[in-house]
Amino acid sequence: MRIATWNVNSIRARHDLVIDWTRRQRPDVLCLQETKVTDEEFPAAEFQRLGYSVAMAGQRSYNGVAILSQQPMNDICIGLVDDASDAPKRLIGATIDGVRVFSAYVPNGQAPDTPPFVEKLRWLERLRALLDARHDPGQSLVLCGDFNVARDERDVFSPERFAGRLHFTIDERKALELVIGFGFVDAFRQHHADRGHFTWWDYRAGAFRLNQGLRIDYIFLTQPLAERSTAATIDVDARRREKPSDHVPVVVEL
DNA sequence: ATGGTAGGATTCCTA
Repeated sequence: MRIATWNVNSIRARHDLVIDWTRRQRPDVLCLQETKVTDEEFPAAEFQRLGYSVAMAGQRSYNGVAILSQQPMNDICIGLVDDASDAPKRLIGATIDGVRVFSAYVPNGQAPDTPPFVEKLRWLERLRALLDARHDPGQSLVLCGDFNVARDERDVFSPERFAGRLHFTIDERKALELVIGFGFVDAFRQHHADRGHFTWWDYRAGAFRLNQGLRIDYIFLTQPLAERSTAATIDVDARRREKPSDHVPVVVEL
């Protein structure tokens, strides 16, 4: 089973790139973030023609998550526990062949110690609460997406320059570890221990050319699935294509 | 030295 996650930064702007990537890679499951379209505007029919079922939670202009699956999806669930009806669309879950899969888009947080930053920390705490309330670490669970937090020094291009900056503050890293502490294994780190593997590069200042990136997109697996994990990759080539997203796909083989 | 680019909204917000 091959599972991928990708923040596409608008499915409208990335339509051809994502369709082409899906045709070539044929993942069993593809989790998307920042689709930036309502469900009516999502190109569901095109993915269905490629053999995928579509579960989506979209909104106008911002956010938006989806799961595409070659196998049928059951128990589709949108949002956190006690989300307001107008809460940003940042989380969708579905059960696929006995595996519970989540596609998550964690709030960016804007800048340390602003109200959006506090919301980001709260959102991660509420994600842990959802896991505690509805799931068990002994279950087969995949939590993947854009977490907007780099875990440790290996995951930022310059730990010195990034100390205390958004995506790498102690508070954000603690909040992410709280989620992982539910009972997850970082699939990419099972197979790659060295520094300098990134999933996001700023569009500005030639960041990709200089490889000034961050690893902020993850696939987290509970132990039963971690034991089945044979490979994990970051598809950096997706950033070399025309009109790329600022994020690239992360893929795990189970 | 605090810039720069991109997407999607409408002369600004989010990332």
